[in-house]
Amino acid sequence: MSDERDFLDSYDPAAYTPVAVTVDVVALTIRHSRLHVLLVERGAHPFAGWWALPGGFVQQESLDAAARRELAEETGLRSGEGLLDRVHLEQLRSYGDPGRDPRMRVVSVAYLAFAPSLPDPQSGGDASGARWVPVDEVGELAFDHAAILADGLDRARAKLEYTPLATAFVGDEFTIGELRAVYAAVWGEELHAGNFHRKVLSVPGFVESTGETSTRGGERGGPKPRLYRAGDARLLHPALLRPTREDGVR
Amino acid sequence: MSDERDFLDSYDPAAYTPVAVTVDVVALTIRHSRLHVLLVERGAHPFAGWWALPGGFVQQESLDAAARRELAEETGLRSGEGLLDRVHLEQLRSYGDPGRDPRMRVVSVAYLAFAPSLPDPQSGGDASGARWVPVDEVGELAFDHAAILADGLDRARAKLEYTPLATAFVGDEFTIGELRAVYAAVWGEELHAGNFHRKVLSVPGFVESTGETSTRGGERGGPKPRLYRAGDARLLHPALLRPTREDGVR
DNA sequence: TCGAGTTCTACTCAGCATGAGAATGACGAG
DNA sequence: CTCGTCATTCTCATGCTGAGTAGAACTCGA
Repeated sequence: MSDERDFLDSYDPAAYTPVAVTVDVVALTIRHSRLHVLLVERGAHPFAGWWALPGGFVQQESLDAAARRELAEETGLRSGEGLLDRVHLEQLRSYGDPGRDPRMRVVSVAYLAFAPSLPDPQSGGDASGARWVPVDEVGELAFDHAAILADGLDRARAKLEYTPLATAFVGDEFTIGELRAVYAAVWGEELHAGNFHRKVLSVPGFVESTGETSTRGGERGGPKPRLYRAGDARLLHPALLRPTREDGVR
Repeated sequence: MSDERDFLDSYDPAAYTPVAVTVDVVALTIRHSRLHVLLVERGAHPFAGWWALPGGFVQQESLDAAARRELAEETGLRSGEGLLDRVHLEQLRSYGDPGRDPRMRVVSVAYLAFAPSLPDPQSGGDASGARWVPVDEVGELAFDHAAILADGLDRARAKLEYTPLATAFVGDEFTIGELRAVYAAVWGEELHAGNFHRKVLSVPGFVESTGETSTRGGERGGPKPRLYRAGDARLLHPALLRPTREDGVR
């Protein structure tokens, strides 16, 4: 946009087609040590009966606000209750190929959300057919949502490397082991416990100690781990790099 | 988008407002060792006489195609001539706050372009008031374009760290010194020549030797440097990290 | 033609970060 | 009480980085 000239050019009736703008959300959480994504079942054409990412049309609000609204509607969570406010939400990218929606030209701004473990989305009224699905059990999705999900997973995996956003998947207070489980679930591989522990504590601002200790050891034994809170860093420096990422990402 | 239910919801006349979708391009290049951005002078309201990022309405084409078309129009370059095809183009992010354009609701998908040194944009017909401006001499811009430019610069600076995209700023064959000048221009600081040299040659797939040598030494002396081409890596591993980025990016 | 200043390339060396493995001790379940 | 699990700390070898140095090649102006 920007230029009135272009603005007028686009009024050429042959070139101008109505466009709709929507947001779609790739909402990720971790349940039972597995990465899950929030999906909704479509009730109407096109793709009736298919699973899709939650989303909807942008109203008179910012794009960020639209994404948060959709997330709230589909999870049944309400803002102000605390849980929804702890969800990290960031823009992923936009998708606008002609024909990606058979009804009309639709440009979708996709968002990526990291949520702590949330209840099943049954309570809310609008969240009829919403469900958390393990990402490795997601089948075909409506529209180009499979590609959007893939992009979201790529972004999520990359962001864990150089940001402290793994803390967005756990509660307010957490143990190093819980944090390591987040990395394991998102990256799909175990990390060396000792090295992870050293790294997390050595990166400035990643976590800060609460001084407290968990009231109980792990399910299967082990000492009572110490508790930490998210620190004030927004970037990890040095980054916490993925191990097996074969060097030849050519 | 995605849900017919939402689709119908949005037809609520109170909630529905027409939306326009545009692309804006943050096109960067390096001239005389300084980072430049392509700007156009607006001729009409709003912001008549202001400088702005090149951009325009999306037509019946993909978002990527729209961005490349706008770039071609404003630079006066034509596809197929070679130069335009060497430009790296990627989506930056989308901007859609209500009120960012006083005329109507406009959602803009911003793109980031890395171009080798290009001629001044005079030739093309549409590129009336287009100009390459050193990024540190850019004043106020129309709309929210200053914020878009800032985001683009952030992204560009970050991408040089972990991708070989610095090669998109130089010619097909280049010297390590030219590549180092790209980093210096984008990051705004000099790099240790010896360490840079060692690093570039040690990262697999960053550059490959042509076996040739430049026909001439530098302007101010020095031996004839060897020539290289871009390698086949898409990510640098390990990354080439910025030096002075103060550790406390909190 | 010569000398000064520049640049490319290669080395050295110390310090930091990492991967791997192991040791210690606390704790839960049966 | 015993066994297996897990948190936390260490050690050690290796790799990468920043900084400094050095030799040789080359341009330009005197």
